[in-house]
Amino acid sequence: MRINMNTKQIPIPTLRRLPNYYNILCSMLVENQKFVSSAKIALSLDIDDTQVRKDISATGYVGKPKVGFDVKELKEHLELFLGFKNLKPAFLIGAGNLGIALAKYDGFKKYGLHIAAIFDSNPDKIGIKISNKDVYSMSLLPQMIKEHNVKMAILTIPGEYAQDVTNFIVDAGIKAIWNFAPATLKVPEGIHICNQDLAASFITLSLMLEGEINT
Amino acid sequence: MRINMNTKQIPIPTLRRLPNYYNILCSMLVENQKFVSSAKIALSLDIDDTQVRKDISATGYVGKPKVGFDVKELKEHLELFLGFKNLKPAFLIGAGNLGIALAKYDGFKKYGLHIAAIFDSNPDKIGIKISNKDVYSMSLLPQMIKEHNVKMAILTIPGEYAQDVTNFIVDAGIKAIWNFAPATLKVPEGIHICNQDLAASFITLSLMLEGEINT
DNA sequence: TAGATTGTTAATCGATTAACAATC
DNA sequence: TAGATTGTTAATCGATTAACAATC
Repeated sequence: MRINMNTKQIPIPTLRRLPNYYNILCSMLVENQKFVSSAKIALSLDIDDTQVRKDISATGYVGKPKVGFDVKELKEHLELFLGFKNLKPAFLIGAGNLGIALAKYDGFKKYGLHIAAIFDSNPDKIGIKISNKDVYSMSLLPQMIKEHNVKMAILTIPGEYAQDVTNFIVDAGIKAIWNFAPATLKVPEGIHICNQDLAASFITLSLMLEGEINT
Repeated sequence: MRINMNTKQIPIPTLRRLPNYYNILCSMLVENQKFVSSAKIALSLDIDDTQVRKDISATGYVGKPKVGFDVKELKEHLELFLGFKNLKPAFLIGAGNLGIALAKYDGFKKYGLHIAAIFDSNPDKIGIKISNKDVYSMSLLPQMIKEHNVKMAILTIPGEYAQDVTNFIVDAGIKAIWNFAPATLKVPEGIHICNQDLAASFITLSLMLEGEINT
């Protein structure tokens, strides 16, 4: 497997497409296909084939002219590149409906996510188990972050508490927040946030339906 | 309220920011603030103030030089522009954990979303009620789409069924799909899709944490 | 009036797409 | 070999940011 070491930082749009390539490669591997062209990947994702080649090239993988990309090799390369084999323990904060749904869903396991524990401030929730994970009081969070060396939090709480909880968990040592709360969080330099902005998506789709938007 | 009629289509990044402006305006209205500057909105969202002015301008609203934007007027203008007052009935397909979470969540009501009914193929689920909404058999979907004039579907089903279900509901008349399934859907021209790609978000956040990514 | 803030044009930046030589 | 496909440079496109005249 030739790898072209490339220290350039990968653009986020590229990064978000890579899991799609990975999924396609997984299906193709199951179907026992040995090689795949950028054009074929592009076709199944309805994007440009140059983009597929550029994205793959950005991960440092090198294909074979005339032949395409080795399905198994590229799949394994993307696994390494995207760090699926690194276990990423995370705390889920907020055992409401969405939190419970995410706790029960195990589809992210293959990307390395492990929800190590759940936290909530509601005494009725504390002590119960959700999908084999314990629900703890928020007050235990700082201590448990240190014990388990957890850097990531998944925030599934109402928007009105989101900033206060964020301040609390960042003080406690959390470095990355996957935010499902409808709120724009202020965090210090060096803390990473990914907003899962469901409202924006819904509104975008509504306006597309009403014809206000291209595509 | 001066409105500068503008027929240009709005860019999607702009559209996705507008709900953030709306939420800020709502808070400011509660605090009884009369006017707000683009710089102040920009500060709370950590973006550029020119962008705020450009985005607002794209909706056709006109502010007052030296004074800023009228909070109440702009909030109401955005409500109209984003169509929050138009009720958008939608069918939720897939009464799994995520589907149940979305069905129970009423935070999208203010944007006009109304989940009119839930569908599932699992006989154990059919007939139950989730948050006062009935769960129906998928076979009733085509008829009910016609009866209720529903154009939007929320897909919360496993990835492996996503394409088949999509074909089925598109045939039945669905025009817009909010897709939570981990799958890239093929649809005919004119059918709108918004992919809520949770995996891509999680992977992006993971790599940010590992320092592979800027910001 | 002077100062602050808008609205918009121009400049910059970055991502996507086109073109094409390299190559197995 | 001829043809197909890669990898990459150049061109295009679109979004963000800078600059600044208009204005209340």
